[in-house]
Amino acid sequence: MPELPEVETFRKYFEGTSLNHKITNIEVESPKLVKPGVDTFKQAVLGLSFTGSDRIGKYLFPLLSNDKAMVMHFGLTGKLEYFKDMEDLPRFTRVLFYFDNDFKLAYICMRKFGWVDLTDSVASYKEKFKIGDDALKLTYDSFYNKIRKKKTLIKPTLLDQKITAGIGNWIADEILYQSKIHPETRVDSLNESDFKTLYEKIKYIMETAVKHDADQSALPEDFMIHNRKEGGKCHHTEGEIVRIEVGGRGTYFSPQWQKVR
DNA sequence: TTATATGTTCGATA
DNA sequence: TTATCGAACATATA
Repeated sequence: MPELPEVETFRKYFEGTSLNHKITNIEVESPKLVKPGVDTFKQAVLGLSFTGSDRIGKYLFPLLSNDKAMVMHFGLTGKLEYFKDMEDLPRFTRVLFYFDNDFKLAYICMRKFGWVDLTDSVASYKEKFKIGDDALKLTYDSFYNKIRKKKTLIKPTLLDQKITAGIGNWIADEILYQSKIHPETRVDSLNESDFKTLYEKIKYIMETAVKHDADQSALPEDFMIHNRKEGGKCHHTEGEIVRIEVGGRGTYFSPQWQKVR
């Protein structure tokens, strides 16, 4: 589920539910997902409360009342749920935060590719893990300077969180479709006009998806997402959508619309 | 049973 | 040293 637009909806949900309640207990179902180790994590967080949030790309930073921050990544299948009665405990809850108002916040992750961590500050975390600029805040100069010397294929490059943070698999396909660029095009064969188009489509698609709270069905009808399956209809040509594998990820595109060059 | 899934990380290689 | 690539991770669903 979670690319930038989904994580932004998680962030708003988190802010609307989980702030300013003292954290009284933490239960961990999957210790491997708690990066600092369960004991360290509990010791650092118990008794504090969440005071706000930040987000870079797919990374959510719940801010803590000691001015440090938690880090949450949702992998492929993560989400949050705030609830009261334990009979409503969501399936696949991996970490459970108990608040002093009797409500709980569940960190849910079916496929266990997500994790939680701690950091002294959002800025130092971004620096340490070389996370790129958030796609919504990206400037053209920053994008161009990071991508210009790459020799990789464009699709894996768009997915590289060190270049732009927040683009995931379907959005990368959408960006390339709307930019009319074949996913296997080498970055060093793109020209400046292509980079400009890519940058504009990144912004446009992210802003549009966030505006609709990541609800894909609400996206404009010329978005490929609605036909993103083998044999799906291309909005611009008579051709069909085809599935190939690029950089190990399933990749959907329209060969008639996105020609190889 | 096999293929697929909206993601990152690590180790080998060039 | 640095960039790139593919495998690995865990689990459900079609």
